[in-house]
Amino acid sequence: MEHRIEKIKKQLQSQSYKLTPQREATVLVLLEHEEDHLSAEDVYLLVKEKAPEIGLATVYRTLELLNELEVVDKINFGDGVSRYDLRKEGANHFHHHLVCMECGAVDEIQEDLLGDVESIVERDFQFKIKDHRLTFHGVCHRCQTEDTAAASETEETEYSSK
Amino acid sequence: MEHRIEKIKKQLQSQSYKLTPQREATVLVLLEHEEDHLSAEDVYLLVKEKAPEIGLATVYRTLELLNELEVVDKINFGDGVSRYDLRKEGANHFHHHLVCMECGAVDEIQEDLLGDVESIVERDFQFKIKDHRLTFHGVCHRCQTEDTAAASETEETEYSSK
DNA sequence: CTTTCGAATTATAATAATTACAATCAAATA
DNA sequence: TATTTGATTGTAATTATTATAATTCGAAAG
Repeated sequence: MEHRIEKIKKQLQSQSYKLTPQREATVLVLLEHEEDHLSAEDVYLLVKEKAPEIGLATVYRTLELLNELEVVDKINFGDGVSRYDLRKEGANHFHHHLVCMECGAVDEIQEDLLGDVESIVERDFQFKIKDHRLTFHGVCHRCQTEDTAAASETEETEYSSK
Repeated sequence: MEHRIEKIKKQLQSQSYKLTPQREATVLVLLEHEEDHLSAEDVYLLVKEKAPEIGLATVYRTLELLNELEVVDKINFGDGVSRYDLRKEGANHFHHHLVCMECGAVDEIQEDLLGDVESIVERDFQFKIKDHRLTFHGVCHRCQTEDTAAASETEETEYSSK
C-alpha cells in the first residue's frame, strides 16, 4: 500500500505537482475504498475524517488532477453523479463494470475481453482507440438467487438515488 | 418516417399513455436529428420551434418516458449532460459510440460486436445482462488524416472535458 | 533564519442540470 | 353538463460542479 502512494507521488512530481497533505489523504481514502465507486461527495466525507479542514473544492480539484494523471478514472453510471475509480496497479486499460438494476451493486471485471472488438473497430472505422468504457446493466448473481428463493423483497439500493 | 411515429404511438397507448401534441413534437425532433446526440436543452430549443408553448419540464418528462419505453437511450459521455439517443428501428440492443478526443465528434456503431463478450460475462459472472453501454474514446479518422497532413501544427492534443 | 514567490487551499458565490411543486387546462366519463 | 383524471406550464428548489478572491504554506534564495 505504501509503495503505491510513493508511486503516485513520483507521478505527481514528474509533472511538477506536489503530494500535499490533502492530496495524500485523498489518495489514502481511495486506496482504502478501492472496491467502492465513490462520488466526490463520498470522498469528501471520508477524507474529512482524516483531515477535517479539507474543502470540497479541493477534493474535486484533486480528483480532477488524479484523473488527468490516469491514477483514477471518472465514470458515470447514469445516476447523476460522477464516480471515481482507482486504476488497478499496472493496468493499461480501464476495467469494466456490472451494474445490478435491482440492488444497485457495482462489480468489476478486470479481464480485458475487448481485445478482438477493438481490433475490429480500429480497422473498420479507422479509429485510434485510446480508452474505453464498458458497462453491463442487468441482474447480479446475488439478486438472481434471491429472486428465485424469496419472491420479491424490496431491497434497498446501495446508492441513495435521489 | 410517419410509421415510426405510429409505432411509438402504439407503444405509448399499450401502456395507456397518450401521444399528446407536445410528445409528438418531441418525437419528431428526435427523428429529424437521429444522427445527433442531443441534450435535453438541445431538444427543448428545437421543439420550441415547432411548439413554442412547450415547457422545459415537459421535455424532461417526455424524454424520461421515452427512455422507459426504450424508444430512446439516455447516455452520458462525461461532459456533465445527459444525451438522448433514438434507438434504431428493430434494434434490440443499444448501439456503441466512438467519441473523438480531438474534435468531440460522436460516431455510432450499429453492429453488435459484443455477442461473444456477453456470453462470457453471463457465464463467468452469473450476471443476467439486460443492457450495455460501450464507448471508445480516441481519435476519429478525420482528425487522424488532419494530424498527418499538418503534423507539427500543434503539439497540444490534450482533451479538455469541459 | 528570514524573506519572497508561486502554487495550493479555503470558504463562498455562481452556474448549470435536473426535479419538485402548485395551479391550470383538456380530454374522457358518467 | 359536471366530474374526474392525467398532462402541461412556469417557477422555485435542489443538487452537482466550477469559478473567484483572499489567505496560507512551503520551498528556494538571500
